[in-house]
Amino acid sequence: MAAQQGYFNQYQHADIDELADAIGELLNNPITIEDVDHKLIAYSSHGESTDQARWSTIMGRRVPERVLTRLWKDGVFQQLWTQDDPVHVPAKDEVGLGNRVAIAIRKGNDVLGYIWAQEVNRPFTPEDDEILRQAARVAVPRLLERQGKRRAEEQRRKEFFWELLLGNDTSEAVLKRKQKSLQLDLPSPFVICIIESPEPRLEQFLYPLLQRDKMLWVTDGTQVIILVGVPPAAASEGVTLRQYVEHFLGETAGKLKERFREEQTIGVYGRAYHSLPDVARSYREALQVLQVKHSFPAETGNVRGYSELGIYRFLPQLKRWADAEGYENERLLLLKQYDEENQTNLLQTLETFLDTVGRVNLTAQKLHIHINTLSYRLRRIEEIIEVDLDDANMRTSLYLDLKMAKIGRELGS
Amino acid sequence: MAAQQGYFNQYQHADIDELADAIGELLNNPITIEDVDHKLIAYSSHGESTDQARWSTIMGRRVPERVLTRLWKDGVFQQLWTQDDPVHVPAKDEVGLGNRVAIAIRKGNDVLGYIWAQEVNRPFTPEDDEILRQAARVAVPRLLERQGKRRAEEQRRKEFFWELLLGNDTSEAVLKRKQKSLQLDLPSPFVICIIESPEPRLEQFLYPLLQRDKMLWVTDGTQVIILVGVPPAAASEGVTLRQYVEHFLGETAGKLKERFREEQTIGVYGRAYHSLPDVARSYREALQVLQVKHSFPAETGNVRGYSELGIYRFLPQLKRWADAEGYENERLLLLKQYDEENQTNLLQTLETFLDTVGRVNLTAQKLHIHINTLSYRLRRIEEIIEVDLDDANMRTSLYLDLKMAKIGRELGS
DNA sequence: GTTTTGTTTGTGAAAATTCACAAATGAAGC
DNA sequence: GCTTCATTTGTGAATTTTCACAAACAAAAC
Repeated sequence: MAAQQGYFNQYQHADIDELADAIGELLNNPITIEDVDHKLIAYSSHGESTDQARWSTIMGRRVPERVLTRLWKDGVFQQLWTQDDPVHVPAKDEVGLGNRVAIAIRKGNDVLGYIWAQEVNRPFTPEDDEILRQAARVAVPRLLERQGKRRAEEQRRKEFFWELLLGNDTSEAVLKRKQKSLQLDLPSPFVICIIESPEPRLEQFLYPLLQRDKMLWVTDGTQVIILVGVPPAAASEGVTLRQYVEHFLGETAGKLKERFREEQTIGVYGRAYHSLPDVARSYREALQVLQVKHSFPAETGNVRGYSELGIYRFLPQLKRWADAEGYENERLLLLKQYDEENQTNLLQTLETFLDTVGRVNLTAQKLHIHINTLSYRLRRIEEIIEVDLDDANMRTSLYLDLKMAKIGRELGS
Repeated sequence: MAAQQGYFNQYQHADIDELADAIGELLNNPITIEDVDHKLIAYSSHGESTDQARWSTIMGRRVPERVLTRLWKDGVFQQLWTQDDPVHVPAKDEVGLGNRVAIAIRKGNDVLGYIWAQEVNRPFTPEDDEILRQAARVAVPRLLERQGKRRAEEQRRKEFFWELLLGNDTSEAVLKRKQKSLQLDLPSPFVICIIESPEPRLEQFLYPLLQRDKMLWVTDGTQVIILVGVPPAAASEGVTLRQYVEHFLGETAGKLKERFREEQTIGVYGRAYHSLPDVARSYREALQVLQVKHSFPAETGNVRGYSELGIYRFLPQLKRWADAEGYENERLLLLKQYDEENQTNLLQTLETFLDTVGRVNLTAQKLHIHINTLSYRLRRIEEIIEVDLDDANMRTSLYLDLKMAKIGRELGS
């Protein structure tokens, strides 16, 4: 063990650039060290030929956006964040990336940065992995020191974000002052987005994505709460906030499913706002969506935004109100009773009809019955419950009472 | 004056039958005296020929139902109740009624009974009217005495009815005992019906109708509150309660309109129930209908029953919730804004479309536009507010939010 | 048993809806 | 001036809806 850890014994107190050179010499390949934001910290100076990606990184003092996007899509960062071992990345010529291996520099669960090695002068050997593991450990104090200030600031930002989310009646002026002192630019419009999952490694999994887009986010265990705006690049292409958020959530959900076979992850978001005090409002809306999706999983299956909730925005409340005054829709009771007494399906027929906004063809298909059967049933329904299905008011209230009745049934079963 | 009042000076303390004979002699025609329920009290004994109606009345000790119905329809009782002078009624052969004249016996605003005279032996003269006027005055003490007990009982019934209406948590057992002691038979099912009118003579006008059907009713000035059940005669013909109540209200509304040119009379009713404690519930429902009809006169124009309220049953409540949390439907705002910026009518188009349950033909007709124009507009609406109008949930919530927005506008203007 | 009743499915024709495509209009922007 | 764009209206064809009428069937009532 002591022998194996010996590669960098003499570099315990060395400069980070010296460490990069030392690794580079041991591997006989070019080395780059980045922090968690992919800003360049150090690089080995001996290497001759470097690929396009490395060149751009050094010149721009940061890994180019398109490279990051590609690596994110391929799940490289997910691997880096969830495993201690080096990750081997095959060449990606499209983004000018040759074969390379990377390892995360971590302290506990936090990732402080990455060490990248390129396969240029000689092929990687299994021994190189151990060298990188040791290098990552040795680099820790250097990165901690370097990032101390940055982390403290991030901490303050997160605290401020929580303050905004909980909306403690702080005046807008005070909030704006704080915002300025933290150099936090609020995208406008923005939404608050919540990703909830029982997966314990959720945060680690999302971390690189959140870091990549420099989003403001916090977590409270099962939920990751994110403030999302349209990045300038997407905005210039005319992408709306709703499209962006939907894409963002689709991306995460897809990734999560493919990695953890996790179906229980739910991404939701509130409405779009512009001002600081509305962060709390958008957050509350997102929470409400989450709650409704738990109560009506089938009905709100592909709903993620508060604006898409429709009647489910107020249905639970309305149901409580109706229950309190003992209201029951007589017509629906009558129809249910008729169904029971005559072994018919008029209630289901009505519901399907209303669900398809009165499209008889569709309704008949869904129910697997002849269209004339449907038209006969609809006539019977109108007769039995004395209702005119061509009356918008009646249709609407039947629809609502039907969906409300389902709440009771779901909770009751 | 003293001279004119002299006809019955000697009969001040006479028996009611003697009074009938005295009038009969003065007019030289047959006389019948009835109480307010049309029960026979007295009749002159000298007349020879009597018509079918009088004969039936005397034999049955009450005016036959079909005669009452006919007189009611012709507005005879309305006249009797609202004027002090005798009312001349032309012969109605269909119900066996010859020419006759009648006057109400009244004490203040209360009608105690009627005096009927038939034109048999000689034609009526103007003097006969004065004789009848005086006779009606003389008859008062006799009817008061006779009806004292009956009135007291009616008073107790009305007090009991108020108790039921206000629903003071009295147990059903106690209520049932009271009901039994008052010999009150509750129709089942029943509804509570309210007729409201600014017309001060409303009660007087309705009195004979209410009396005719022996309904339980009370009044509090502008409102007459009635407990309505289906009379046995109608029930045997298969008339439902709803049909009966609608007919009843239609009848009163029609009569009121024709007599007072009164358009502001509103008749409403709660839902149908069977048990005593539900009287209060049906009453509260009727009151709610009344309130809603004041808030949405246009939308609920031909709605009278609580079951027909549809969404308006809960729309005010929904609106209060929305206001409390500052909710506004973004899509509708967006559409309104678009309309203002481009001088279009998309909001109105959407509302008409939703009002006609998506019947494009009807919508186009209502808006006086070509059907293709409508289809273009609907496509634009879907684009602008990013909504799928084939989605029942979205349609419903747009419909509700539209109608809710109208509340604000109405109250604001 | 027969008859009645409620339900399902079929046929066919008129009316309504949906869709693509094109021409005309008028207002806004160049 | 011209062009562009949103809007309205027209034409025509495929599809859907509506409606009336009738046959088939099973369960309930006689």
